[in-house]
Amino acid sequence: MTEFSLPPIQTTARDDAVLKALAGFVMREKLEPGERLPTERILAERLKVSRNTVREALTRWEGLGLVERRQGSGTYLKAAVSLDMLHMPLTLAGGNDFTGLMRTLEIRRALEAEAAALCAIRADEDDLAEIERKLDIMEEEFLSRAGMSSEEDWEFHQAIYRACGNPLFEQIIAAMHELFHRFWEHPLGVRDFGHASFPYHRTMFNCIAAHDPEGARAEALKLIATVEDDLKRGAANLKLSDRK
Amino acid sequence: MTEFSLPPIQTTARDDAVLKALAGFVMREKLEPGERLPTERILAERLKVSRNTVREALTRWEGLGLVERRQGSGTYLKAAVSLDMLHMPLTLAGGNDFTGLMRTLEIRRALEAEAAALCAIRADEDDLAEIERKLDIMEEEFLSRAGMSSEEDWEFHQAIYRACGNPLFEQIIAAMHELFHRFWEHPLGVRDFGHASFPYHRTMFNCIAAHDPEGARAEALKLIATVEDDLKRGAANLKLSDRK
DNA sequence: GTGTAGAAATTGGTTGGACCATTGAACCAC
DNA sequence: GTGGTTCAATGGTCCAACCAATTTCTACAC
Repeated sequence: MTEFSLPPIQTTARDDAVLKALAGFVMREKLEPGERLPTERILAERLKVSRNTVREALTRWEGLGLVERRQGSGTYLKAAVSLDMLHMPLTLAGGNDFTGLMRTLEIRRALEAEAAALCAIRADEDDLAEIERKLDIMEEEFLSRAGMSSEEDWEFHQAIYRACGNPLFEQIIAAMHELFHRFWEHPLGVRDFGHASFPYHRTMFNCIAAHDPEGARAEALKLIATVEDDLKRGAANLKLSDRK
Repeated sequence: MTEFSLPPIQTTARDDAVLKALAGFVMREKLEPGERLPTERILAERLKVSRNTVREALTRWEGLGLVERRQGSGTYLKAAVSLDMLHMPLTLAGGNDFTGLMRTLEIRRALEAEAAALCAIRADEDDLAEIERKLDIMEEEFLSRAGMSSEEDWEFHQAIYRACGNPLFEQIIAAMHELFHRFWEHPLGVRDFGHASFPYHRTMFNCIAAHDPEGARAEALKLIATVEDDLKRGAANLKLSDRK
């Protein structure tokens, strides 16, 4: 057979066109997350399509987490929208809770280590100051409440991702973080979860501040390793309690 | 059409309930990717909801890539579906230039190395055979056409992600791959792009087959490094041609 | 004036029915 | 067999209502 390429033609693509028009509108109006966009009825009228078509398009955006609908109130932008976005829904199927948690951690281990190394290379003085500020807050919280505060801990890590010079790290790890916490409905009966990871936050920062990428990578790996250990401990507890 | 049972829906939050009922149906009937599911009209009738509601639910699944609709033909399952799936939409915005390409490569460097290492630990005989098969095809293509074939190359890498035991790797790296190729409209004037990466495919596979995770990681890093070099070379060319 | 309960308007959610566009299979002429 | 034609099935779009949650306005009591 002769090889030749013919891209499939696209005749009807109403709702896609609606989404593109909407994305253009959002950009023109400089709508930011939290703002309300026009009602479905108005959109249907302006775009000369039926309200049903508008709804199907908005349903797609809602599924992607770009938009939130509140009955009786309106449709609100949930994230920045631009025309050149790539949407890639991650689906993590099956397995028990423990497996899912470990899988998100495997991704995070790879990215966290790389982000820390890149950060050690690229962070400037301002970045370092911001990271250390978040670290101080976290440590204070830890010492005063005698336990890890996942909120302040997450702030610290995010500061690193932002300083590493590649916004993709923050976006992907944030997705992993959310996936992790969605699995995290049953705390697996682990007390002092994350406790062991505490000291590595400071050592990792020290390596970053010293512009030592390999050291930062090593400390990041140790940090994640303690979390994985906690998780395994929890899984073991769970199996034990299942037995009785 | 096979006989099936679907209980009617009960309260509000219809389309969510529709999806749950549909997921249950797919599991009961053991539908596999590629198979056709009932028509919208039949689903509406069985579930005692309007066809529009069924359509909104299916639109959500379509947005998640779980299902594909073909007008005049039907709605087909595109991926395995189970009740305990978690979906995490990942939307990536990129600058479409050299910087964007390098950013996708930074993510890929981190994940590719980790996936190779995990694969070296976990791959069984069948996985290894499949990977080597893809590798042979790629090498043959390379030698016969005297150049990298991005299609066969990608197949090889995907086989590794699948064998690493964590489906998130394949999904996230696929997103990076798509982002990369969306920027890749102008090949930056680099001839023999990817040529230098060729030998490392075999060496990486050898490490995986020998269950040597750190070796596999090292070879993966070398492989990505050659691609990054090609890219930098291309960027330099581009700047040069801009000058004149 | 102030506060609050209730009515009215607004807005997303759902329904049912209609028609269009595409597909695929059965059928037919050649 | 090849190439049309017909026709039923199916997803895509549209319309005009009505439902349910929310917000806004208004009238009334104090």
